[in-house]
Amino acid sequence: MFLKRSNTCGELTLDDTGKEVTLNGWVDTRRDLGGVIFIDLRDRYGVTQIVFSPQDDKEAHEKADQLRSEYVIGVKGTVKKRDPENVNPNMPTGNIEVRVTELEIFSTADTPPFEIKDDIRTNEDLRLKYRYLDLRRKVMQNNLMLRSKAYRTIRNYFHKNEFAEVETPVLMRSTPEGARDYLVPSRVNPGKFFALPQSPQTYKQILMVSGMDRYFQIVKCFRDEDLRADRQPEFTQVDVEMSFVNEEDIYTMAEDLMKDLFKETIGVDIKTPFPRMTYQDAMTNYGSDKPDMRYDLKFVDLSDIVAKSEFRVFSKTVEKGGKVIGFVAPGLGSLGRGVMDRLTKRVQDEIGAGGLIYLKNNEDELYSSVSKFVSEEENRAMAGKAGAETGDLVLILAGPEESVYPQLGQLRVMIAKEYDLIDESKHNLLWVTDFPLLEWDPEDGRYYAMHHPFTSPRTEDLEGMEDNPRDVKARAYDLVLNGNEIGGGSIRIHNREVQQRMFNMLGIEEEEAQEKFGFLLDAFKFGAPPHGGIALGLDRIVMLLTGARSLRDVIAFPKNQKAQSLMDNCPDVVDKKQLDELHIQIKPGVKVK
RNA sequence: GGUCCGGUAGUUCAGCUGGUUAGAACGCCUGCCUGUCACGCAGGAGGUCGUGGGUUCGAGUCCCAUCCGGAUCGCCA
Repeated sequence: MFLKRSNTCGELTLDDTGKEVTLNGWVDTRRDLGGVIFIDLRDRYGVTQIVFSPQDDKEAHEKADQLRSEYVIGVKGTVKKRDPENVNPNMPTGNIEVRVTELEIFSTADTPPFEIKDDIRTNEDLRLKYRYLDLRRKVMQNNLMLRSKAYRTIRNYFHKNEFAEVETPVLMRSTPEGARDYLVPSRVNPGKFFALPQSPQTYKQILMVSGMDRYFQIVKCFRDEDLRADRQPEFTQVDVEMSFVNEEDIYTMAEDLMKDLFKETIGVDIKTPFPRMTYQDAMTNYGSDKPDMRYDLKFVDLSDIVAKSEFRVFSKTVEKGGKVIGFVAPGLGSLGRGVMDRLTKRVQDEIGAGGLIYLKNNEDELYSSVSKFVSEEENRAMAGKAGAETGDLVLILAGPEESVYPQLGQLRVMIAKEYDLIDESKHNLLWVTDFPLLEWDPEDGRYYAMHHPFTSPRTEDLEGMEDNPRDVKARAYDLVLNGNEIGGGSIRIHNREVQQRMFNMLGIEEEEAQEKFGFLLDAFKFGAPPHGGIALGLDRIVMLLTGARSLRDVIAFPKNQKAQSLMDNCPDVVDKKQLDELHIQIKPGVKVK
């Protein structure tokens, strides 16, 4: 029998003084003073100092000489109150220590490729390859624990509100609209493929037709698209669908859930209901469909002022129906030429705007980066309309509406981050509503559903919506937290005729619709309740709650930017036999690296 | 697929306008040390400067190619 623990490394206090205890854990740090050896013993629950001294046990003290970082050990000993001068106020267990009388080494350990401490800045590849070591770090354990609490809070919330937790298939049919699917070949159905769900969208709608009334699931979803710090090929959604509801019901439900989540995980009380903003307002005022409202930097339309300007960039833009827009960066009027030149370059390189125009409204003068071309009068009018006060900087972009708003939106975020205009203590939740139903894709020459093809148009837009597809608004909504989209949903179409009209507008023929979504259309024939729902991005929410910089820091075993798992080295090639069984052949000429 | 940034010791980094034996910190190893908690002190090991080519008397440094990583745009209903 091994030295099995009586306590964890995080729980002993002065109340335990004098008790004989056994602890198990990893050697965190070792301080060998020759005559006495101190070890910080670590497990998930905390760190406890254990002491090896010849006075307590000569044999244990001698054996402790072998101990090195990350050895896994068991120790038996007595809890001792520390002398006042030896108390460590930085440790929860800093008032006590365990004087060891018996030591058992369960495992020795190679020197880790990186130090297991919280503030490492190790190359992420290495961390991912040795993920088990990375996950030993306190911050990572805290992240996973917070995530675990989030699961519990979510389940509690839904169960207490009579939602049914239902598992939907991971092997499903490939859906043509939307992101690329991960495909899974079927051995017993030669030449045929399953897809991994991008979301259980169709299943949850069918559950509504089944009369399940309220459904939720914490579910993995998969998208085969390029990755980002806030995007993983497999990610977790909190998927919800409700029958006989309208938008208000969904808002209230999600708000109450978020309230519980913030309270239970980080102890923060958030205010409900969340403010709402239409998509239109979000775009024209902040250049984003997920504006970060922890800071203002609201846009001002300056087009009318410079419509007749000598400066052709301005006048031409307005003439062609574009916009000249800007925002005031408070207090940044003193930025030097070099800084502004670098900013201009970043605007061109990173944001892709043609150039950046700026006004510095300083006490002695109004400096304009285009004073050669733009009259002083126009500059003054622009600064005035923008509301620039003394010491402020006005940043201006010109271009076609569809690009200049998002570009200025990116600049807005860039400026806020660069110059610390963000109050990190705030948690800003916001509903963005009234999304357009459709999006024109010039490449494919057709409309795509902005949300998905099952999203209901607004009732007031239904009549004659085919005549002005661009103006039709959807009953769709996004939930935004600090400038991050953490959820999105809609009231769905539950009427076959409306669904068919939707497919028509997307250029999907009846036959094609039947082939691809027939099961759902058929289901609607047999009595479908009005229904709607939302999907929340759990990874992103946990990332924001923990303050982690990357999704990878809140997922136990994430993929890197190439969608590979470095620890178990996948994806990888498979045996020819496996491929044969699946009736699959790698195309000649494909380079397998 | 495009653009930008990076690759030097186990790790994080420094290394100037090209110049002798490529450095620091942490980690690691050895020894000393009975109250440390970033223990301390003394000593030591550890490098194909991502790879290939070029320019040069001489390349970590300049040029070209290539590989790898990250950020970002496209993409992500």
